[in-house]
Amino acid sequence: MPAVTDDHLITTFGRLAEAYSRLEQRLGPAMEAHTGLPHAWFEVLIRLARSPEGQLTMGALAEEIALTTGGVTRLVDRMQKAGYVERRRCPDDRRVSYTGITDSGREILDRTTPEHARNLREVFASFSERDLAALDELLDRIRHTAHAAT
Amino acid sequence: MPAVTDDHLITTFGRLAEAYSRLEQRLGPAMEAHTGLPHAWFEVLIRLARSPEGQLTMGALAEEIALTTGGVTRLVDRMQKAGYVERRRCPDDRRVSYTGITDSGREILDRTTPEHARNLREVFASFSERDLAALDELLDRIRHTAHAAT
DNA sequence: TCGCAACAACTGACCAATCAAATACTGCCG
DNA sequence: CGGCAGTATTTGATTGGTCAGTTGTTGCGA
Repeated sequence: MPAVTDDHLITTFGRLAEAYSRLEQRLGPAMEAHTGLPHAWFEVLIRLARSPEGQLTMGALAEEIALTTGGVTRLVDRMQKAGYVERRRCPDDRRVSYTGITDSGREILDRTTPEHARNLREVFASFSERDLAALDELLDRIRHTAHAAT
Repeated sequence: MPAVTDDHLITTFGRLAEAYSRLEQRLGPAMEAHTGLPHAWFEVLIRLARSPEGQLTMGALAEEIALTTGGVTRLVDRMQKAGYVERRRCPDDRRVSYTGITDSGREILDRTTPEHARNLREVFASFSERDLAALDELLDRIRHTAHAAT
């Protein structure tokens, strides 16, 4: 007679939360100790670096890192003060503001990435290529089905 | 010539973060709308309900839900004020304080769980039993390897 | 072309977490 | 036995986020 609290998916969700925050707890401090870059900032920089022109609108950035636009405004403020990003105006639409990565941003990103990748490889050492591919695929499906919000 | 920013695991980590926060964004508000229970409270209650005597020490609870003990103290304060949990003293060690689920806590948990499970099933509708088993196994491995902190 | 609804970014008020230090207690070692 | 290092929890100060509402801009429909 399983209690209602035994639903398997609830546990799966709990596992997802735990896997994520343990990873964050393990890798975040390491990154910050290494180059002084908070992990959240790294996530912003890598997304900017991967975008055309090295820039993204505030809204798009908010979408990518799963923050509200208000949160992104403040995050970008701080990173701008540190010199890693700059705001660029959009010539076509004066409402939108781009956040672009600066040279200094690319520089610290390049300096941080190898160590971060090394740490990740250490955590995922026991995972085969097949495991990783399966994980990517499953996470991607969650990402998409969960995103189709009302 | 892949840039250093192309490391695959970095993307996987990003996917994990995104999958988690999208799920949270999708399910959290739904739960709160349904019974007024914030998702974080639900996570506390379900863990207490699953523990022997329906209780856990502050430290153990912090460990389970990946918060600092300071954070847990305040979270439990709020939940206690709402009547869902109570503090119980430990007879053997006066430093430790148990958080125990109350009848009111069990009641709202039971009232919240079916809807939450239903929503989860909706998100995971396209996942086969095999998919879910694989996901569980992979997440569990991350959870464990990431946990072995220095 | 004017008016207005929709939209992007930003801001003030607030909230919940963190960090570090304090408090309270335990149990071991000399 | 007495002191002290270690442990569990709480607390004060701070940070980084959300929410709701504002500002400035766009583009569409009458």
